[in-house]
Amino acid sequence: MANFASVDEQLTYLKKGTAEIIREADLRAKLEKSRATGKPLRVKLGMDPTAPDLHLGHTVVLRKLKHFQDLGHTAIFLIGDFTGMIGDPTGRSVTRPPLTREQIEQNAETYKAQVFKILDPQKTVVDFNRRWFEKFTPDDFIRLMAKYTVSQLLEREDFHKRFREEKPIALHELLYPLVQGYDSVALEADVELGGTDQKFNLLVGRELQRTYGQESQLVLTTPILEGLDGVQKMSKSLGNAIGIHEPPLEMYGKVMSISDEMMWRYYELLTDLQVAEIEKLRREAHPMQAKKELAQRIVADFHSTETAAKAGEDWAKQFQKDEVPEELEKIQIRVAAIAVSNPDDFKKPGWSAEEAAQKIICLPDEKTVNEDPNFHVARIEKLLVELRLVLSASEGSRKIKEGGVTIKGEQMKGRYFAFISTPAEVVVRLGRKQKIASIVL
RNA sequence: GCACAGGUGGGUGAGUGGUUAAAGCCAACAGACUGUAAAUCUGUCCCUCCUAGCGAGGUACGAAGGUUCGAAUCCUUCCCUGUGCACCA
Repeated sequence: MANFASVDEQLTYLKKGTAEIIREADLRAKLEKSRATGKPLRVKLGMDPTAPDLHLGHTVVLRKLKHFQDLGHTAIFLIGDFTGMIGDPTGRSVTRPPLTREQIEQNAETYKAQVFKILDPQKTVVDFNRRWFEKFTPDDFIRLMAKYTVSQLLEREDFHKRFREEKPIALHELLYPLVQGYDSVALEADVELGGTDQKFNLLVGRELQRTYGQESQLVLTTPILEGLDGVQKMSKSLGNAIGIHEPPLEMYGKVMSISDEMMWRYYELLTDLQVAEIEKLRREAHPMQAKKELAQRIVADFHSTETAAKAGEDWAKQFQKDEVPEELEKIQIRVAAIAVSNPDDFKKPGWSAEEAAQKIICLPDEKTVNEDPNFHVARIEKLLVELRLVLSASEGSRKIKEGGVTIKGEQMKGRYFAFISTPAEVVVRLGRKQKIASIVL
């Protein structure tokens, strides 16, 4: 097959951005053998379709698979459509409810599309572990279970912890590592990749292969990428993730919001820059400039260089020049949804023009309440809710009091109503989020 | 099945009849400061309504009832979790 690069070159390439290789000597040996026989290594990466969307954290290990692929080895992307129904208990020390088959199938489809933003579709083998587990009989399962012991499984830290703390551990969770390990047997994997949180499971694969009379796979783990907060691992449910499907501007903005310290880790794990190049940037570039470059690179990976550049411009407009970016989400809102119940109250009332001005902000121009014949008095909290900038009117009210709401560039502090001639378009801003409300009758 | 220990707001975790919408901490969100950040400081952090106030209602401490002027706190039943017991008798 391919002409493999020298073993040393391959090793250097593969070692970049890894957390641990078990064991490195064996990897060398496998690479040598593969080079001698011309037979590529079978490199397995399994992912459970437990969430519909991938984020940058997932791409760290995907990139590693890509690296093997680049070197001419066989990349096997295994979708755990069977294991997904178990739900890997990793992480949170709480039992996770298994997914339904429909959800899994749906997720699996989107996965396939998404991973090819990193992997070369031509060279990637995609497989599903339902292929072999579907045929598993109860007997087969018992036999598989017989190969491992409870105490071996309890070595896994989260199991151990839960056991010690008298927290529940469901049997299916305990079985998870075995099932995942068996995948390696079924695929006769030479190497299995995974995040460091997968180490235990990957090692079970080694053990199982041995008992099934195969040569044990190598295990190569990649670090777990921290999310936007820089502390916890990137995860959609923690709300600190950058999804690879996100629009360019959002993605760009999120990258820009990470700490300077994190930026270098992102450079290491999410770009193909050499270590030396990264070091050079770190020494010589202004942190903000370096971060912009990082954002540019990351966005370009999932969109295009041009859209990434555009996102950069828009981002600068919004956050550096305080202008309105070109592509803002626009949401149409009916007046009825946000209008105050009885607008006449504001017309006749006991309010003097001055009082009204205190309470009412006039949009889109400076007419006063009583002059405009067809005005609408809207509640800003409701507007925020309709724009999905907040979850409830109460929260909206708070944000207004905090001075976090800006409409048409004017801070809404202390003013509670918007006066609007319809139709109207106003830019509403809450913190770093900005949207256009298109208000119609 | 029996016995014992538990089940509090996004997460931890106080609170054992009365200013308790429920301490403290963490996370989150907004403001100030900045380089967009980070760090720091300030504020907020159940819902609805308004005249926007140390405002008025409504929900809330596994579930449903009950006792009380008043319950997260006491009683009853049920659900859930963990631990122990279980066989030979």
